[in-house]
Formats: sequence, structure tokens, C-alpha cells
Amino acid sequence: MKIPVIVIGGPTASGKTQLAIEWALKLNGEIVSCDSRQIYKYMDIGTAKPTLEERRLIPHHLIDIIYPDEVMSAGEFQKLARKCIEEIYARGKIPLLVGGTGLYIRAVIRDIDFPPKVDEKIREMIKEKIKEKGLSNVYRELLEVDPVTASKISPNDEIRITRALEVYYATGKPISFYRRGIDIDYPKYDIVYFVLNPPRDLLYKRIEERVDKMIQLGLIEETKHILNMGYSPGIPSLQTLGYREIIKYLQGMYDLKSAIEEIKKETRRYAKRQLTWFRNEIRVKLISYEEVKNAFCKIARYRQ
RNA sequence: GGGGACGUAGCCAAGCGGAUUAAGGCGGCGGAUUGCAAAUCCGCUAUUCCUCGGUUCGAAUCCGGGCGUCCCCU
Repeated sequence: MKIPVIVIGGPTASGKTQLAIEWALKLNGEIVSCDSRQIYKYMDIGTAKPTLEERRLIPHHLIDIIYPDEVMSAGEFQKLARKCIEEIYARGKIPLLVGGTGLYIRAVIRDIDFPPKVDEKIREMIKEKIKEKGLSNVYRELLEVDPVTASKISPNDEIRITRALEVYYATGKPISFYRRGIDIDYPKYDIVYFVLNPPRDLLYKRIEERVDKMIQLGLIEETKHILNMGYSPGIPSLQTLGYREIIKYLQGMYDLKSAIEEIKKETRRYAKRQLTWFRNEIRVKLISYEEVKNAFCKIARYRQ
């Protein structure tokens, strides 16, 4: 028998946290956060983590699991989340997978096998090569060793070109080899996948309010604090929306007002990207706030 | 009342008679996304240049009237 898993996705500021807690209480569930930023310690305000009270009310997993200078990946996350889900279920509770990182959710619930871990040195080597020979030449190289993947990637997409090439060098096989036979079904668990989909104007309003609130709560101080601990402003975790702009403000590249405007704008765009992802994810149920109650009926059978 | 400047997409803005089928930026919208994903990347977004008329083979570009905005003088 497959383990039942309730998935709640949705764009940032759509109210996932609150809904998840509400449902977890009703279902006797526990929450597995599926958020690529809330995994970081110290980054609390800017990632809108659930409060300590909320976490006391319902156990939340996979929050605060690594330090800002550590790196998480979809593959690593997949393992961690699956372990959580199994443990929760073994405890006689219902796992709720909730968050805004669509790729992480997909990695957990679909049957995706990621290529084996690649030595950091290989990536460094490729980055060096890009610096020396230029991205277009490195892209041409990918075109030769893995034309299938290359044709799907933009010649400007440095991150994906690097990845495809590093997998090729590390394993001798094109990354497209590892993508074959991916099942688009949900073979792993018994999934009910909801996506919160508020009207665009309401969502944007909520984003504005949330960003203002983050500033009030001390996003600037939090950023300073992380920097003071010795973390470099250049590390991937600090490229996170919000922290990135505040760092620029602290460096004098923005005045505060512009920084805040920039965060709002970028958050809107981020929400849009999330919606694109969720909209095109298979077998999801997009629900408005009005439909939330009705949606719960579909999962009420799990109530104990 | 007199003089001057200007009026190009939601906003900013280039073009100043024919390589324009009207640059570019911002914003907006859509999409991709398989071990960095709150990252990264891609696409779309003015059949028309305030308006009416004129000059011309040809006008956003020149001329005139109208409307509007701004500045200066009185």
C-alpha cells in the first residue's frame, strides 16, 4: 500500500503555511517543508518561515537543516524528504508536503533518479573553461557530446550547460541518458496535490504587505547578522530574493526605498514563475480560497 | 495677453524626409525548468508616432490650423 501524502503547493505569500497547519491539525498530520530556502539556518524573516509557535503546534520537518554556506540539491532533498515521509507515516500520522519549490516537490513524489554525485573539482574546471574560452565555445562542446540536451538548453544558460557537461565528464554518459524513462505518474505515494491559486491582484497585494512586514520585523538586521557571522555575500544562499537586495543596499548600491521596491518586484516575478511551474505540473488541483473547504473534503477520509 | 519648448506603447525614451516591416530600457504577460531552482534561461508586448489638413513619388520626421502639457515674460 502506498503512503498517503497531501501536497500543498502555491506561490509565495499565498497562505500555504496557514492552510497546512489547519489541515495538519484536522488530519493529525505533520508537515514536511518543501522550500529550498527555509532549509537554511538564520534565514528566518526573509524566507517567511513558520513561527516557533506554529512549529510547536505542528511538527515541521526540513527547516533549519543546513548552514548558509552549505549547499542543498534536489537529489539530496529527495532522500531527506522521503525519509521524513516514511517516519511520519510509521508514527501513525499523515505527511503533508508543503512548499513553493516545485522542483523539490516533484523530486520527492515522482520517480526521478538523479545522476550520481559529481566531484566539485569537475564543476570548477568547467567554470574555469567558461571564463577562458567563453560560454558559446563551451556550449558548442556540449552540442558535440550531448546534442539531445544541448538542443533543449539555451546557449546562454550557463547553469544548465555546466551541469550537463559535468555529468558527462564525471560519468562518461550524457545527462540525457539519466533522464530516459521518467515516469510522469506518481508511483511513489498516494498523492493528492493542491495548489493555492489566489487571483493575481490579491496575490500581489499580499506580497507587498509581506515584504513591508519583513522589513519591519528586521530583515536588514537579520542580513547584517548573517554577514557578521562571516558568511560571504557571494554564497548561493545569500543570492536569495530579499537578502540579495538588502546586501546591495548595505553596500550602498541601492537606497532603502529602491531596495524594497526591487524586492517586491522580484517577488512578484518569482510568484509568476512558481505559478507557471505548478500550472504545468501534472495532476494538480488549482484551488481558490473559496474552494479550500471543498478541497478538504477530498482528503477528509484520512482523518483519524 | 506676448514669447518659447514639447506631444512616439502602461511608463521612460531613440529616431528629425526614403537601409524603419517605428531602436532601447522599465513594467506587464506567457513559457522552460530533472543534484545551484527565491537560482538560471527563453519568448511576446505601438499595422503606427496628439488631431485635422497641406507639401512631397515618399512624413513620426517639413508647413499650417486645432487641442493638450510645460517654461519664461507681462
